[in-house]
Amino acid sequence: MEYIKRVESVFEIIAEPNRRAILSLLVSSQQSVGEIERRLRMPQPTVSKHLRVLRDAGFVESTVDAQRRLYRLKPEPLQEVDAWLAPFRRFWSAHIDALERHLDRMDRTKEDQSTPTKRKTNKKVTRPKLRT
Amino acid sequence: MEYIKRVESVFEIIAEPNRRAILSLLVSSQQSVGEIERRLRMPQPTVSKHLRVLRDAGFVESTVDAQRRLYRLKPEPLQEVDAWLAPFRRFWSAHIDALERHLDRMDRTKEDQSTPTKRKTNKKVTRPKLRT
DNA sequence: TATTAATATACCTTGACACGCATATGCTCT
DNA sequence: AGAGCATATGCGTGTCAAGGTATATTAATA
Repeated sequence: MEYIKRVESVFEIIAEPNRRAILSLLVSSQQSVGEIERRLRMPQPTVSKHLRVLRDAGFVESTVDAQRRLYRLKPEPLQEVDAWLAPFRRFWSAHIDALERHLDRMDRTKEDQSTPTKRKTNKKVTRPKLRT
Repeated sequence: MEYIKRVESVFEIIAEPNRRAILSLLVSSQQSVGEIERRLRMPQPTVSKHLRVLRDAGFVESTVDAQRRLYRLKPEPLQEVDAWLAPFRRFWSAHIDALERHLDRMDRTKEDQSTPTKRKTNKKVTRPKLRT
């Protein structure tokens, strides 16, 4: 028996790679614990523990089939993620043109975090102490 | 100077609530560190550290403006999340199909398109987004 | 009832990371 | 150069979650 059920956000839940793998596996059809165990090649206690977390968070539900439990997906939590993403979708669709120009330039440069922006030698607008 | 850059998945990045808050703040427009600090009421080192993580992961980029750094969103990582979500979207649209057909008549779901932090019970039916 | 299969849970250890605080770095203006 | 603002980073600490191993629970079957 658990004492307190930590309320993890849906984002923390899907941050775990094994849990995402389980969810992806369940998207096609329901699976028993043993099937998940074999397909993802992870130890059974690990599977059970992640399923427990997923179930507590509402990502999955289970039904009993003899000694097995069949787990299947529930849509709501991932829809929540989807909903959080909505404003960003609007953002990037609004910036498609600029994005394309960006992609042209950066390609796959791993970022210039170590080079302290040589291009800033050209000082931009000197701003007065903007009190916002 | 950092030694090895742990490759955190985009999901681990957005698992952190403060980082999600920063991203949501940036979706409207670019912001300086100080602005983020004030708007989200978190200590400056915290903001900088999260921005560092976000920048390393490609969620944001910055430009120099005098002593300030202006941070703005980059779309790719969140698009990656969006892409991961795609199979599940198909799943749940298949599941709510019947319900959706019912509700389609009153199709008045054009409400809170502009309220970003509406993380309540966002139980609204996400439209199928049928593959074009 | 004993046995085996399937799944769940307890305990322990380890490592990641978020935070607070202090300090360093960098830029601007006088 | 020096003061002051804006931002970044280093370090120490506490928390929490994931994995491993062993064990408990529940169901089916002999």
